[in-house]
Amino acid sequence: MSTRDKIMDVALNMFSERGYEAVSIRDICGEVGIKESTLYYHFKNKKDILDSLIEKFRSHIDGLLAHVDEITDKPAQKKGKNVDPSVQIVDSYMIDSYLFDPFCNLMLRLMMIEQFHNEELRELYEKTLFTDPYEIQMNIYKRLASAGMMPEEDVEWVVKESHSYMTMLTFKYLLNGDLTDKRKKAYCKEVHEYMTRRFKA
Amino acid sequence: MSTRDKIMDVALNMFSERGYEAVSIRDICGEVGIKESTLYYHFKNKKDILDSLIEKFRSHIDGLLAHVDEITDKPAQKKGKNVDPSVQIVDSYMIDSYLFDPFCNLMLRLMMIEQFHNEELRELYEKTLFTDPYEIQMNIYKRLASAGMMPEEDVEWVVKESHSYMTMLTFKYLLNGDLTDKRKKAYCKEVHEYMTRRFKA
DNA sequence: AAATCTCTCTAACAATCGTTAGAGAGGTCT
DNA sequence: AGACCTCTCTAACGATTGTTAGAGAGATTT
Repeated sequence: MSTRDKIMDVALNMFSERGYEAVSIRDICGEVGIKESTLYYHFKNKKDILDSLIEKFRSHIDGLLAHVDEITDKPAQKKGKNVDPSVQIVDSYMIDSYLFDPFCNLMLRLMMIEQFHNEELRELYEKTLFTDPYEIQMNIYKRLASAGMMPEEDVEWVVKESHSYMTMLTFKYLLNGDLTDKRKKAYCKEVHEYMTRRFKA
Repeated sequence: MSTRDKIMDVALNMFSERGYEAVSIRDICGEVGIKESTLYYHFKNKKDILDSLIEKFRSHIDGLLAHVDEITDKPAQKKGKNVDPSVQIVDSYMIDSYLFDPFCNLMLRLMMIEQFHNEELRELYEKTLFTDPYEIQMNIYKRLASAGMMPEEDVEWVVKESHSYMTMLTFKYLLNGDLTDKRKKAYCKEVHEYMTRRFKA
């Protein structure tokens, strides 16, 4: 890993735990194992580290959304009595590549901390935790309705319900304390319970 | 308001927006209009301000919970076709005296920020945003089931659903950006929509 | 009147903050 | 060989950090 990447990695870990302002350049350099002036060769100032992290996150998210769009653009198909598998594909993909992904998870924590006094991060926070997931779920369930798997008028209500459930679980298990295997398992267990309960009715 | 109270008020406003470490003693003193040494007459150090805020919040919460227990200790009664009004009483009381209360709301924001590197605040955060509200809702719906207003086996599922909905709305509208009247209204509107949809079925 | 208590001030302390100038080592080009 | 580029270092800058000693003003108690 390049020095620049090491700096970003260490900085994100510290920023997401203690907040941007509370972490000093010397804290980061000490952990990376370089002198302060070396850091200033790679970044023009402290803010530049934060901006680079945000930029990296934005392009990461753009990639995820493009991939999800690819799946949900085709109309849903009925396979026997079962729901189209793309629902599960999207869900498990979003969990692996987004909520459980170490980089994304730490970025979400950073946004949670900084959103109260950084308007740019507030908008990104609202988009990635509330707006985008809601839209993704909306697209999925609209496809199911178009394929005749559920009544059109149920879509909004079902989406609001499942979206709120997922969001609550995210805050409770994935954005609370360290992201341990125990918390990941508890999250998966509750998601699974919710899914089986919802799709049996 | 006493100097001590003014310090705590200003400190909470700053801590909840920028985080504990990012706020300096001089920031607080400048806003209150005192010299740094005066602050140290009222608090033994910076940490003591935070501890005092936590202590104040704990006793505030204890008062709220005691009041809610008083209401939900008596068994629910059927008034014609309507649900026992204590459900609405508890809900609107919790909104006014907790989620919309300026002190509590700022404390929730502070806990959101500090939970990642302060174990005491992490536990308080989990308790006040997840554990306690879940238990309160559980008590309410168990009473309704005992009074024959809904099947016993539906209770857990209904509580999980409504609790997750309320929690998501809290994060989306009340712990996101400034607590403006606009956001409060949006919150109330969605709560009302959820309630009417739930209780019509 | 003297002593004590309550509260705020001036002034300073060592430590840490973000940032910079400039030197040097190692590799690649002309 | 000399010039240049990439990367890291030493050493320091002024500003800000949390905290403290000690004086003084005003009210209350002895």
